[in-house]
Amino acid sequence: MNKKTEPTIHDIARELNISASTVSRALNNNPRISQKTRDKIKAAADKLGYRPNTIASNLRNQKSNTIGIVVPMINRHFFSSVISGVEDVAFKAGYNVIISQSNDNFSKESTIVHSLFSNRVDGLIISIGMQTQTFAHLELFIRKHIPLVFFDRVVDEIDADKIVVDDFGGAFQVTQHLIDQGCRRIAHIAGPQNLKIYTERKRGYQQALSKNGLSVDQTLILYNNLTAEDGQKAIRQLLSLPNPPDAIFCANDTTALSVMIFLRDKGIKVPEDVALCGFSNEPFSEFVSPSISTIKQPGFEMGQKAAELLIDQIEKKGKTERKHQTFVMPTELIVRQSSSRK
Amino acid sequence: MNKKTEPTIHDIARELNISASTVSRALNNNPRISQKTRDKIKAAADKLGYRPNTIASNLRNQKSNTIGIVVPMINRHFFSSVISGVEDVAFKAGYNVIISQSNDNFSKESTIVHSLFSNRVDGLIISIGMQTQTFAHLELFIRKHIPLVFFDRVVDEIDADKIVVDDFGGAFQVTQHLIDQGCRRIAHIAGPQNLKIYTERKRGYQQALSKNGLSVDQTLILYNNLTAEDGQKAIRQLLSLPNPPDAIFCANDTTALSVMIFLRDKGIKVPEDVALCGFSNEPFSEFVSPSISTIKQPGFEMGQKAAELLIDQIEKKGKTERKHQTFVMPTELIVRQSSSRK
DNA sequence: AAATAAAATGCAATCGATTGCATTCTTTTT
DNA sequence: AAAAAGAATGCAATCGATTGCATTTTATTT
Repeated sequence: MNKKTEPTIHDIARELNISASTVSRALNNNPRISQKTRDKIKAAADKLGYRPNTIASNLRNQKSNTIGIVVPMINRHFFSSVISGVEDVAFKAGYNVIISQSNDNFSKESTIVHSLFSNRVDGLIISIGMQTQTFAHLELFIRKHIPLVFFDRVVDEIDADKIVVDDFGGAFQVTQHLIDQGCRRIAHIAGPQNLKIYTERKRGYQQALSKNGLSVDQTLILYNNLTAEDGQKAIRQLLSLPNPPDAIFCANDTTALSVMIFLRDKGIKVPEDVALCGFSNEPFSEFVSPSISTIKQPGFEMGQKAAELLIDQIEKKGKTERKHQTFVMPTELIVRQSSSRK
Repeated sequence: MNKKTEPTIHDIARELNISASTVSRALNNNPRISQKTRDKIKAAADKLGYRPNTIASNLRNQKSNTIGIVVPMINRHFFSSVISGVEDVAFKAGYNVIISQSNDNFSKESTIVHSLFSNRVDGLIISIGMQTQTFAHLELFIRKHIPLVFFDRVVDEIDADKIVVDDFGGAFQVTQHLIDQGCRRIAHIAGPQNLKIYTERKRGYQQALSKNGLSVDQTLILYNNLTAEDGQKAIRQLLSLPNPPDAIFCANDTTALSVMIFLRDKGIKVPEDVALCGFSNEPFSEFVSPSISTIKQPGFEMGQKAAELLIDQIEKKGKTERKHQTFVMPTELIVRQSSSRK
């Protein structure tokens, strides 16, 4: 029998022959309780090893002081950076963070979101999975007026705060940079076009070409899921063209890396024969040789911003129902060896 | 006025003119309630958009179905892999995961641990921070018989389940491998010796040398915090020795990388002039050139194992108070270019 | 010292789900 | 048809903290 239950405010009350209400107020520094009593109560609380039961408090207050975050994969640099940023802000504001990963599986995502609702999280931060095409699970939050913030992979159909990076601008910059380096036939390995981030990146690429008077050659745009294998297949195909490209802009770093390795193995010089850029600034892109030019996405800062927005909504709830906004985080072009021809 | 409160079992009860107890039992598939009534109740629950309030349930059941995990930094590949593994197992078992990062700050770690206790987590998984030297915050969990599992950076002084990698074995293997490649003066860049993982790695290194009849030269062992800068400083010092090493075993990959870059810039050939190995198998180690030989630590699997152990303890609680164990996860030597001389 | 004002504390309901025990309703037995 | 057995459901307390309102205690005024 080791499970004597935890001390509660009632135990403290009994110890001091006072009421539980007084104990509760004292521990919350309610001025209605005299300083003397407060001190006495706090001393007794310490003595008994009292720790407030947050669950009871949450139930009574209809607030969990918890925010949920759902990402496709915890174990990916960009996402873990975002989570880290969220935790940073949440901790300082007194919130717990429950994490879950959808593994890009719609059914798991839906289960998670419902479970978080049942846990009465005060708000939710989410980047949706690749498969996610319907949004009933998220509309639940909207309907119940529970703050919701999307980041990175956002949902156009739902009106909520959103935090995205400037995919268009980043892609434009990268492409312009390749053009500035003298490249004229620039290929693009693009991601799935049901995700906005990838359509935006493609759009930026195309616009940069047009603006510089270069034509957009559809045979130079390949679509896939941006895995390492996809990269290999794509580069093979590009090299087999009658008129192969002199530069490749990959929609992520993983693909850029696999392309780079393929070229290296084939003895094709990067950047002299083919210049190369990625997107996301994965940690490895700095260290490979040649190092890969890419676009830096401020993951940690996005997480911070998402948490700030969310907590702001939570704490202003009901007061000013402010308009939902979309925040575009700036991207930064990082020029490295893989695209430096001059 | 948008905050009509969520429907509860009482609302369902009222709707159907039955008691809340029956509703509760029906929703939990208690056989005491007839199938007919159960169906009726579930239909009504759906109709009202009822979602159980986990907080209320947790309070009553004295169980939160939540486990806490504390790591120094979420945003590090090894740790995010562990977290991912924990989430994977926890989700399947119906547990939520609250994450926090200590930032290697003792005071934050202590606050977090207390807060998790107040949230009545059913168990805690933790890798302690570098600064952590006292353990009162953790003894709280022991004293209250709340399951606790350490991983990676464990605390010898506390009796609990622990999951570590075979640091000794991994280091031994790496060193043996370097010897097999013909290296004879093998240096070691070692980490802070208050952390067991680093003393073990050093021990493995030394033992391998001894076993092969090589002497342990203390001038070839340098101690620091294993940052990239530390690596630079260390390699400079090693190269300035009258009799510099022909191989370097770094206690982590970050250091190995910075050493490698330094050597590359100096035109010193890896592995021909100096062979190099790291530890941890950070994602970049595969892609750099030359790629870095290292020891793979199964982060995801460690997380899974930690969660399994913890949940096992939680659910067996009170029944068989089983002995605490330390699990040593196998490491794997990954031989890459940086150490392949033959 | 009585009357009034002000300060301190207590009572009891509440948050929503669960459960031991009691009660009601059905079915079976004689 | 009455009695006994079995099935289905309900009552009310519980988990621990909070809070509007009521009550008690103390301080102030006349």
